[in-house]
Amino acid sequence: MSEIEKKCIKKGVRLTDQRKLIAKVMSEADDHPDVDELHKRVNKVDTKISIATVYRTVKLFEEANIIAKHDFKGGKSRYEQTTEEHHDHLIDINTGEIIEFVDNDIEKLQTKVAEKFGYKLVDHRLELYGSKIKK
Amino acid sequence: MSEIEKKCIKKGVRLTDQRKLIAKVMSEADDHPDVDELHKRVNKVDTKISIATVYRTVKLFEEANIIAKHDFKGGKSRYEQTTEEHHDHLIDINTGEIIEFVDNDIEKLQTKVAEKFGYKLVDHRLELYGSKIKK
DNA sequence: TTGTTGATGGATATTTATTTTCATTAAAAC
DNA sequence: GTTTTAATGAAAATAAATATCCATCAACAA
Repeated sequence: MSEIEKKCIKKGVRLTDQRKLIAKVMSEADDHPDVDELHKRVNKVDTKISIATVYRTVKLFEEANIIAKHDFKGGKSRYEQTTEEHHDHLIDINTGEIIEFVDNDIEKLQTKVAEKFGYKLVDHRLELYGSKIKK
Repeated sequence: MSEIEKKCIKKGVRLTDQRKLIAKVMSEADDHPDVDELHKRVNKVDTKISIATVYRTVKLFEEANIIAKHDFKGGKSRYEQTTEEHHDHLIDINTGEIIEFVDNDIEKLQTKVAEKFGYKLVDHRLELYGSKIKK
């Protein structure tokens, strides 16, 4: 049983074959697919799953905090399984590939900046866009 | 003559009354209005200016690097006059108000993170979302 | 297993920002 | 000034992602 499927049970989210499959595909993904890509992947296993169901499921999972939605530059929302620890993203501007990273120094500095202006940091978005350095 | 108007002349952008007014309003803005807000402001001076013209002008100015476009969380694009120096944004989640800031330590760390993964940092997006701390 | 509630597929609709059409008008070139 | 070229207003068109309709079907509790 996939990680996401377990979370669904824990949260009382009704499990259908379609949802189980979407859960499985998302659990196995080590990247950040958009809805279209997700639809393609589940269709490789079950061709009957409609894009509408993928949209519905993705929204459902997101509202249950099971997956996270990201709006990077360039259109469509991309998803990943919710992680225990926070992380930010480095996006390859050529391939769209994403590397996750954490930099505690940056994190601390962000809080400090907010405080400096009299704000409590509630959320942030840090995205690095780069291109691969050839060796 | 507004700052933006001067830039238009320098870049050979044709100046009409509408563009001059939009330039003026953007130059005087110390916030980050969206197209709708911009339209409202110019309409206070000239009610005949259409939303289409505002869209066209904003796009024109952006392509000429005269103003900068930001896609913060929550829908519509917001604009500000292009600044010489880079800065990031702290957004008040309650009011939408925006504070600009620069933190050189964060900047440096970002470059270092990218390099660590074999990337050249081309662009980045750092947005802090916070709520005001009451005194 | 059966009934109730909710999910699905497929197509269609919506949303909302942005763009374009077209007839008219104004800017800049001559 | 006259011509040429591009900008404007108003409305309609687009675009693209996402949401919904409805008839059918499946999950799961009793």
